[in-house]
Amino acid sequence: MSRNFRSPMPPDSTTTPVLDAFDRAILAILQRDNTVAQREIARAVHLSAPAVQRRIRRLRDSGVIRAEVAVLDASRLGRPLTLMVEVHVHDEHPLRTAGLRERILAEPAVQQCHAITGEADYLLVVTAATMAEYQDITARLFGGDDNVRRFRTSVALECLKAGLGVPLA
Amino acid sequence: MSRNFRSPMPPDSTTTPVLDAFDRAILAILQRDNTVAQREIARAVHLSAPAVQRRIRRLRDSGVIRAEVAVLDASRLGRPLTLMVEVHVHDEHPLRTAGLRERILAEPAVQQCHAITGEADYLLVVTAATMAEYQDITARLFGGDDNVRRFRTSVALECLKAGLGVPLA
DNA sequence: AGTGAAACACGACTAGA
DNA sequence: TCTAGTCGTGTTTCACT
Repeated sequence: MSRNFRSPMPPDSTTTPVLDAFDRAILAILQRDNTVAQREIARAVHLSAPAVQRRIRRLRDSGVIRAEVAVLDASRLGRPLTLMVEVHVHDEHPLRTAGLRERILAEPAVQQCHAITGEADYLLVVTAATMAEYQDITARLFGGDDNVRRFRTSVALECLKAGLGVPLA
Repeated sequence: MSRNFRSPMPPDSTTTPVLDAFDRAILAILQRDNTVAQREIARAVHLSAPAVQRRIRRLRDSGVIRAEVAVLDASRLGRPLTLMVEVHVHDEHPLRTAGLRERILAEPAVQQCHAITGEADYLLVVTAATMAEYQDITARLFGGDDNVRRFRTSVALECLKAGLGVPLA
């Protein structure tokens, strides 16, 4: 056959599996509640249970489903504080930020971290039990790093919404 | 001493259930991966399977476990953009912000929203397929609201970390 | 806490598009 | 050839003692 070097498969790196309406319907259910039985999902999306199982498996293996987790109430676990931290660095070069990024990844109190455009370079979401603990965390993260120019903290007064759900129109 | 009008019961409103080390160990597992079988959890925390089951149920019912969900890869689902939005309002009074809050809650593209201290009043995390769609979203959220003074958008260049995990030291 | 019964998930197989 | 459906088995979970 005629294809001797590469496939015509286009869009992205890890082989695009093409999600159809069934997959999306399944994902919509699972990202809301992943405890619902496959049989029930099957009835909801009009498919047989094993078919649903196969699709879920595929979605897991292909990485569309990144994790299946329980979401806990931080304040009920002694961590009532959520802090938003804008970090400014002197030099955004990967080699100069490697240490910072490593510490951020290693710090469990950091829930989220994005490199962003605009004034600040990074935005973190941090949970803490007390302000004193938050100071310890920032000391660990930014303390001895002379590439960190400054960081600005906002305290979350109220959480209106907190999730990772993706719209699946 | 001398405070004779309230009970010594401290932390919060909905009856503090006191989580022991077993509960925390179970939660630590579930917030990492809630597909592990109860039997395996039982072995890991040195408890019987029915005991684990009972504890999980309690944690669910009491709201410590707020949700059990699949986390999806937004970029694999056609939403490669994450935006951070700082919203400034004229008046923070609940009555003046009620509409805004309602629209935020109703908008699936808004993953997270916190009321915060500092310069801005709200910080949102929004996902979008394209910048054009993001503009539509902001139009819906802020468009006709004369209490919204301004909003400042940062585009997420890279996601180093994204989760809702709570440290359970 | 341990045992039982029911439900569920998972694998091999068959059939159809 | 790939994908859905049916059946059978093992495991998990839930209710009961």
